[in-house]
Amino acid sequence: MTLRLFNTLTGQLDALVPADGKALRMYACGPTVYDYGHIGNFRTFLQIDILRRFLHLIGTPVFHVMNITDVDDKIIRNAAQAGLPIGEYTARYEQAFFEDLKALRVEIPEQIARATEHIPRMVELIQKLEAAGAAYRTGEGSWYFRLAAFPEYGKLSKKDLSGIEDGARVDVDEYEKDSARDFALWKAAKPGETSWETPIGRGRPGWHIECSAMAMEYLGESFDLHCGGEDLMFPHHENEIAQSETATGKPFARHWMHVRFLLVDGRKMSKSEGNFFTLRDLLLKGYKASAIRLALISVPYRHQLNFTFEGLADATNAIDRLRTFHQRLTAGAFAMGSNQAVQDAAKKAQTDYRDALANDLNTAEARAAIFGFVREANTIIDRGLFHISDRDAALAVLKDFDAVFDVIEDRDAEPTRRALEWAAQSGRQAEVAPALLASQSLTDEAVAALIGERTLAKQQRNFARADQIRAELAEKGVVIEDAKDGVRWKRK
RNA sequence: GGCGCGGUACCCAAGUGGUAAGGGAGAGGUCUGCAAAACCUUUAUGCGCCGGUUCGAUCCCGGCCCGCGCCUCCA
Repeated sequence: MTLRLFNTLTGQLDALVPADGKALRMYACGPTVYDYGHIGNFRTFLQIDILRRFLHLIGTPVFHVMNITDVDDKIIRNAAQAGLPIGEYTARYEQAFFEDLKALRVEIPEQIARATEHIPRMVELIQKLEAAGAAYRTGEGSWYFRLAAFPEYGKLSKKDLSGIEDGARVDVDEYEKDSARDFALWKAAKPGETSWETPIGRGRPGWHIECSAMAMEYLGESFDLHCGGEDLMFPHHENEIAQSETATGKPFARHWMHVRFLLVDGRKMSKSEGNFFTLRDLLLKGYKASAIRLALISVPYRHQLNFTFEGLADATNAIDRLRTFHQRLTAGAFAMGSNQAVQDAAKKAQTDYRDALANDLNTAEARAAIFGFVREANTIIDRGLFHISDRDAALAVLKDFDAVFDVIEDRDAEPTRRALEWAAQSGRQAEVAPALLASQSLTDEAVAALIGERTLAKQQRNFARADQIRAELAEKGVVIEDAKDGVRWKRK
């Protein structure tokens, strides 16, 4: 099975297969670590996670490189405001970023590449460009890429810049450039700013050069796939292509994937709109990490996702449905044998599921295949026609689902606990939802004890007491269900 | 202005030239001490509007309306 993925470069679905026949070599633009990640950032990283997990599901090994931009204008500005060296400043947010990825169950790429650790490679690349006549140095020591040196410029974003006159619609830069569209490769040192002494002068890298240098360092001059948010298509990726292909004379990435931005309540998320949320904001409101994950991956990556709290609640309930089904499978006692109807339905669900994902990562359709199976299986269980071997088949379906979606296995307690710890450390207790605090007040052991007491009360037909305990638990966010095979409970 | 995307039931959201997946929510029912869960029934003769092509269009073409994104180192 091969994944057919939309390729921005060709404008069509192309088969995504490793050029070397072994591992798929991919580069993903990572975060600029100057603040906590927001849900928009994570939608992109989650969709890339879906991609790599699906590749693994169909047996394609992946070598995935992600950069960390740990030096740029915003970082320099914010670190100065915080009175910290940029290394200390970025380390804090880089750590937070990885904690957040872990909470969202995003797999960590095989290779993490920090810009500040690859300065020599960037310098070499700039020197190469200079030798090719595509880079020039300005009076105060900055370096620019000469756009005129790359006639194919615009091929990714389908922009025709030939008609754009210098100076029109382009910010006035503090540095003099030959042409307004020429972009910075290297920025001359300014007093008080972090800089590196190098053969091309003292300064710091421009933004685009780090990705070219690091992608080539770990993946070679040509590689399979480059991904990022849609905003990066232009100018970032366009510039990467220009400088990389000019330097090597070879195609850079063969395949480009861009994840669309999400909207919040129908508008672009922004701090000034008041609809800006970090992952931590949501965890402190009491939403589970798994629900956030599901909400952010259920709409296919090429479609705008409108993020709402209602959607988050929907996702929470959808996960409950899957988890209840899973519990039902594992806890239930089934007779020996198998039911052909279940076996067939399971096979079909798995096929439909994989086909949907293979078709440009259609997560919505893939999800539907799984949920459709869940209902079929539940119906058969209700009729008492579900057998031991059917359980294996059903669990295999859920396993495939979780190999990519990863929301059924409940590992939500840890991210929530960490978020609460973080809130306490950073003085944000006021942001913690009261219901979340209440639900934290009962340990698993305390819940078990109360459930034991309730079971006893029920046996004595003391339903008043039993209901009282149930209400007490409900207040603390614990929901119980009396099933045939025992009491199930979960935290809301 | 240039480039691009989208408008499908109460909400979210797939999809196909042949008659509308899935999730959530609501209502009724089965089951249950009661709940919950699960299941069943139910909620678009209809897929923004108007034309056209076609035996037939939500899906193709044209126009219009509305929303959104990029064109500013914001994922």
